Amino acid sequence: MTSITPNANLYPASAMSSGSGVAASVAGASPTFSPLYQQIKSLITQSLQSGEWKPGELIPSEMELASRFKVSQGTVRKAIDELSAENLVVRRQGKGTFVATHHEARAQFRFLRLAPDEGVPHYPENRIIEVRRLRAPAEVARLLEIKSGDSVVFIRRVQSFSGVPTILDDLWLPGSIFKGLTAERLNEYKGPMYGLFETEFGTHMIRASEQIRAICADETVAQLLQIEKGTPLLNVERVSFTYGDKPVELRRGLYLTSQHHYRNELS
Amino acid sequence: MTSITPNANLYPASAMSSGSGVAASVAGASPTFSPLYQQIKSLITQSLQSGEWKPGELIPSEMELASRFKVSQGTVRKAIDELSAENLVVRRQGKGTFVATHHEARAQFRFLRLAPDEGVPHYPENRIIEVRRLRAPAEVARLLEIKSGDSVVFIRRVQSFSGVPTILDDLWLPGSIFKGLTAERLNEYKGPMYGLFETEFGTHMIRASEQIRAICADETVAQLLQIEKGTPLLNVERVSFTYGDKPVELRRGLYLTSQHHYRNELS
DNA sequence: AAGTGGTCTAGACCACTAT
DNA sequence: TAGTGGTCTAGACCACTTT
Repeated sequence: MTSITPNANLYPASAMSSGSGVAASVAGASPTFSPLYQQIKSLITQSLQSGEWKPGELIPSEMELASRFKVSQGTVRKAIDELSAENLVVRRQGKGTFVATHHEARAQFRFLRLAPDEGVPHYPENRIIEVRRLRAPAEVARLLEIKSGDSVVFIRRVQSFSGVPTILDDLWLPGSIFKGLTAERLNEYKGPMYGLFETEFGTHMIRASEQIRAICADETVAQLLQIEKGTPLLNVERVSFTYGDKPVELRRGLYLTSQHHYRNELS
Repeated sequence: MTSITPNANLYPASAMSSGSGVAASVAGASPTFSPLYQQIKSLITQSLQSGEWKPGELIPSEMELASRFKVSQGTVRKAIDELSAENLVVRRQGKGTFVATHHEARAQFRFLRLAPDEGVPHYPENRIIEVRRLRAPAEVARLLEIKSGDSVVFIRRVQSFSGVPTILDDLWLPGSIFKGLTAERLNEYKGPMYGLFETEFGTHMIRASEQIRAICADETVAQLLQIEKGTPLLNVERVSFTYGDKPVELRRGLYLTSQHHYRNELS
């Protein structure tokens, strides 16, 4: 460990519009080098995380941020470029840059990968089977990075396409975040559940990690999806993350794929 | 249709290092506006497609391309930024920019999404079951964008992890491209099949589109994977594309997911 | 020492949206 | 008309690799 401030050395005052820019002030906190635009990106992310700018809202213009952080517009631009590529913000020419929200057409199918074999994708109907509070089992706690036995909200629901039951979802949510979540509120709400999580609980999902397996429907599942016991199903285990890569949802989906498929682009 | 050259108007000579730049020459061919860096990107892609620079090779430096195309280095840079994000090229600081190749550690798992539930991912062993020439069935022809009845190469293989048969792949390849592909050559070759396709047949895969379903193993499949008939399997249908978004591979993989899972990042 | 990609700045103009 | 993001240029310096 050394006490020098690497960024101040790497990007001397002559290369900056001001001697007391972000690089110098941030460098002290982090002895490992990172480019200016990454530091700006990190600062903007912190503002998103803290709720300074909420989903759907307009963030300050590039010029404004540039002057706030004492860097050039190009540097702010590169930071926002990456945030935009990661779907944290959305740019609109002539209007400004907005915090990404799940209340938008473009976000609807980002986390819904099941598409009909024929016809255009559309959003399924929702039926809540049960909502329960329980103590987190070890495996659930591990994936949500909470303590075993902590309060979690358990949700079971069935999603249908054109009246055909197709998805059986089991969800586990940290009780500390999703206080007061009831079946009534879930049933009242139309549209993607992530929209409700965002608006009602201030928790915006930014990414998710899935593991997919093939299984056969057991008795219980078969009944809920109105299919034969033993029918092959996709078993999709998902962990979703909010700002700061904090896991805030564990979900196990069982997908009936006789009329639908899970779509994926490898690139 | 108008005969004006939009780019020449939008980006007059004063904004360019030369009056006879790319914008002017390309604009005539395409009446719809596109930014300079997109045109540069398209020109570079054409060179990749034509084989001027082959997978693994070094492409000209940014400065060199800038002077060739009569644009600034920053514009070339932005074009290469996108090509890099699309995995068409790979940048290496201090060395240069290289054409992406499947003969590389970082490319190995881009198209192999099956990972062990425990332990680190590794590459499976390969066993070719059969290689055959046949006339393309209608469905195969449609997806490969060739004529029904055209020659296709059919390959069946089994991939094993640590000796355990796990993947049964059926492949259909356009006969016009994959001339002289035999079981011997496939068996001799170690490593990912896309490496062989690239080196031996000059066909580099740049992206793929997959549809995933759950099915049950039938008699034939069960025997090949040494599992019980009726075992649930992932059915992964893939269409792979080379430069110019030309489909050149149709693949149906059956994945045994009792010890493995298909991993996917939603972002 | 020379060459490459990576970062940063400053300034110009274009395209789009709102007022 | 003003303000926003989008494009393009020119020049500087840094980090990394090779000669």
